[in-house]
Amino acid sequence: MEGTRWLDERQMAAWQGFLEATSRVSRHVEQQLKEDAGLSHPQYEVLVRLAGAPGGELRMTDLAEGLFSSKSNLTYQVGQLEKHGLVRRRSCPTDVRGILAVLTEEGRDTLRAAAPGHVAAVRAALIDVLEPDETDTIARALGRVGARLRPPARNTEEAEAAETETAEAEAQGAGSSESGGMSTSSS
Amino acid sequence: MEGTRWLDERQMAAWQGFLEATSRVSRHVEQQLKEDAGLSHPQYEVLVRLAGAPGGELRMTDLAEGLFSSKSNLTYQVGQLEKHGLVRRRSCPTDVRGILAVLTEEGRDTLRAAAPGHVAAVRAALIDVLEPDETDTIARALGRVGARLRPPARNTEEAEAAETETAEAEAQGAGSSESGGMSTSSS
DNA sequence: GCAGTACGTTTCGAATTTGAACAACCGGTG
DNA sequence: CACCGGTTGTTCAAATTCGAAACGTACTGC
Repeated sequence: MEGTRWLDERQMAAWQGFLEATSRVSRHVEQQLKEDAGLSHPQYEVLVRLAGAPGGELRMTDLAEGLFSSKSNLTYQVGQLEKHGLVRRRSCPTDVRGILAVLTEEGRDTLRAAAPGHVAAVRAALIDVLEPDETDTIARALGRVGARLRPPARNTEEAEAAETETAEAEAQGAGSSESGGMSTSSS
Repeated sequence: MEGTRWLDERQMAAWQGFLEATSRVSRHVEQQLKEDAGLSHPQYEVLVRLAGAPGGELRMTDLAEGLFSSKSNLTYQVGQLEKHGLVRRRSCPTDVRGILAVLTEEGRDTLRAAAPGHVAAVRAALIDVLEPDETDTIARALGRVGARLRPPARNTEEAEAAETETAEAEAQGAGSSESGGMSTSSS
């Protein structure tokens, strides 16, 4: 079949730009985090999510959701964090199978110390390079792209209502306004 | 120092969207490629670059440039490709130190066979989800982001002229219009 | 020519990532 | 109570990744 719809020049540029930006930004951020705080990016994300959870603890499964890696990887990451004393494991009281990952004091401190440098790196690599309207477009467009590839997600009630417009991309960044969430709270 | 400039809501959404899109798109494309053609994405990129080069051969170093991975990784990837007979190594006639990676006939066939599915995956995951103006914005903005983080690049003469505006992002996508470059040439 | 430095590529060891297989456990059914 | 499908978290081996060190070779000045 000759019917393949190839990419035109603009689409090609978008794909290439996406690929390169992806690779370089990720590397930049990861490196800063490693050098400055001894954390990998996945590990940092785990800390952020724990810090944003009530009591600083979360079940492995809940932690895995929205954390873009496999289950076994999460086990590994939490294991590493535990080895460094930033996280502790506790069995879940209501479900013997469940394990709660708990943020330790040291973990909270580490996150607090790491956050400013991380935000600076994110700004330097991405945010401060974008014009305000570009920022909005990227948030909207890439939010849609990500949401569309999200695993089917067991229907938590009427999940049909909100389609692909916006709305969904927001449940993502919310909930972390304390230590490492990098939200607005400067002066 | 209290002076950390945190991210406001829109910037946060952009960063989160970027992260999620990055992760999911990359996984989607990689999986399609692996299942459909038995190639990893880096390997596919190597093939594309070789196919776009005169004679289907390129020096390792030239191959490494713009291929967003470390040198040692490139050695590994080419090694894998060679093991499968898609690429052959040949020592460079003008510089004994240099090694040329040469695309074999089988490699060319494999690429030709893999390209349509790959383009389809890229479309499904990213391109077809974007409005035309979003596509342009992303190409421009992310192109700038990527270019800015590009390693200093040894000054190839007057490399000062073109700053960070546009211009640079274009030398990236060009040069691959044959087999797997997915450029416009349908009917 | 000959030291000294820069370049091109690979090798090495360690860290990370993944998918598949596993063991224990929930909830509901008969 | 024993069974069954689905969940939860871990373990295992294999593949991939990286950075640093190792090598052999090219250029440079003397």
